[in-house]
Amino acid sequence: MHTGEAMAVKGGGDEHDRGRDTRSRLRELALKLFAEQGYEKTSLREIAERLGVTKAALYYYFKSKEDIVRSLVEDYVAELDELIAWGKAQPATAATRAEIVRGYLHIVASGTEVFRMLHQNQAAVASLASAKERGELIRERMDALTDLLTEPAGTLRDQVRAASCLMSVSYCCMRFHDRVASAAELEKAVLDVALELADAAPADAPA
Amino acid sequence: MHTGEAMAVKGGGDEHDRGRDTRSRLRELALKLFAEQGYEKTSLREIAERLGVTKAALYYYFKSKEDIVRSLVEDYVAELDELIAWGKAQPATAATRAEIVRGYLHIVASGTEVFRMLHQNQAAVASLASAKERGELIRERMDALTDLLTEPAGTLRDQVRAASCLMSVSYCCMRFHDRVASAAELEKAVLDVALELADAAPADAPA
DNA sequence: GTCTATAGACGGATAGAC
DNA sequence: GTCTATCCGTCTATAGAC
Repeated sequence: MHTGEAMAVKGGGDEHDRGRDTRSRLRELALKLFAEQGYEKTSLREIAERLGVTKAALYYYFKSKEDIVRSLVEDYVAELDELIAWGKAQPATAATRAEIVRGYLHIVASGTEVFRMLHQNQAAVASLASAKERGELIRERMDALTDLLTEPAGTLRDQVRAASCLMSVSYCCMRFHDRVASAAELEKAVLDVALELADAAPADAPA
Repeated sequence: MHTGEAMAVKGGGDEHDRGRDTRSRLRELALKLFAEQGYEKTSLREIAERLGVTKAALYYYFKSKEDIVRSLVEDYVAELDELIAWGKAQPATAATRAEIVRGYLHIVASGTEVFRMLHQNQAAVASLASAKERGELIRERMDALTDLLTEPAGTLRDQVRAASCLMSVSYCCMRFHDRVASAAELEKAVLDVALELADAAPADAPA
């Protein structure tokens, strides 16, 4: 599914498995710490220590701290871009919108930990050079997807529904990820709610 | 509405107004920078410079950088706690849930910039000492409110709806705050969508 | 209330040996 | 591939004069 950089994040595993190659362990641990403690609070010294190597060793694999994040995120950004490109080429029907929601859910669900990191470090990640070059990574993509979920002549309420729909997907995937028995069950519940929001029922304001 | 610490964040105003007292200007500028650039990326040096004073002067007003955040946030946390306490004392009816959503919207809308800061710096703020003492500030409150919006025997789908409802309110208030003509119009649209999610229509899954 | 000066720690990053 | 050693910048915070 991914091009090779990304891998599943092992659940309970810690950093004492010297067996695997350093690069994988480094990526895995960095992702975990960035998501848990924050990007700026996590120093390369801490990563190196817990990995059982020195800081200098990290620079053999990544040219900078920021480069680690880039490596963690790039595949998912590419998937979002694919989805957006596909959506733009489709007719703006309810069926297309549903398919976009499903696609977005699929992407988020396959990279929960990465999206958790992005969500918890928005300010820090946004001010990364690679983020600025490539268009703020997340924000622009969310805007594009929101547009695709909104009818051309959409009202503010429709835009709110569309934005809520996407936010609901990413937020709930992260929030309930560790509180639920089966991932499939969660995805189904999230999809249900998101599709409701995306379908934008004509005009029956209940308030 | 607030106890005196909080004040409205002036819109376009910058930092060149030496007229007002330093403490207010400090709080205002810090909030702006924390929200825009992130808590960790914003140094006291930068705040002091743009304020036209020295770093040392800041320590006359706040005993630490973290203390500035505490001062910015505490009133809103108190309001959330009030809402939660009120909700727990009410019968678990649909009317109560609607009132909780309205209350939450009101709190968020009255402190958009503060919530934007919290949202953009979740990892950084969560690892603050004051956050750990007082129970992670936001996360626990969101959990409590989600519970109040969910029937005791709620399904996962109901929990997802409740979580989406709250997230939708805070996220959309922030996201559309500067893209909309009137704040009242935005609040109405957000409330519409949120109430739909909170009412948790019985069982008509559209998928 | 605000300043100058500085302590003291920690951060990312690099050079060069092995 | 990994290490030792080190550079240099920045940060929070404090002491003490005015």
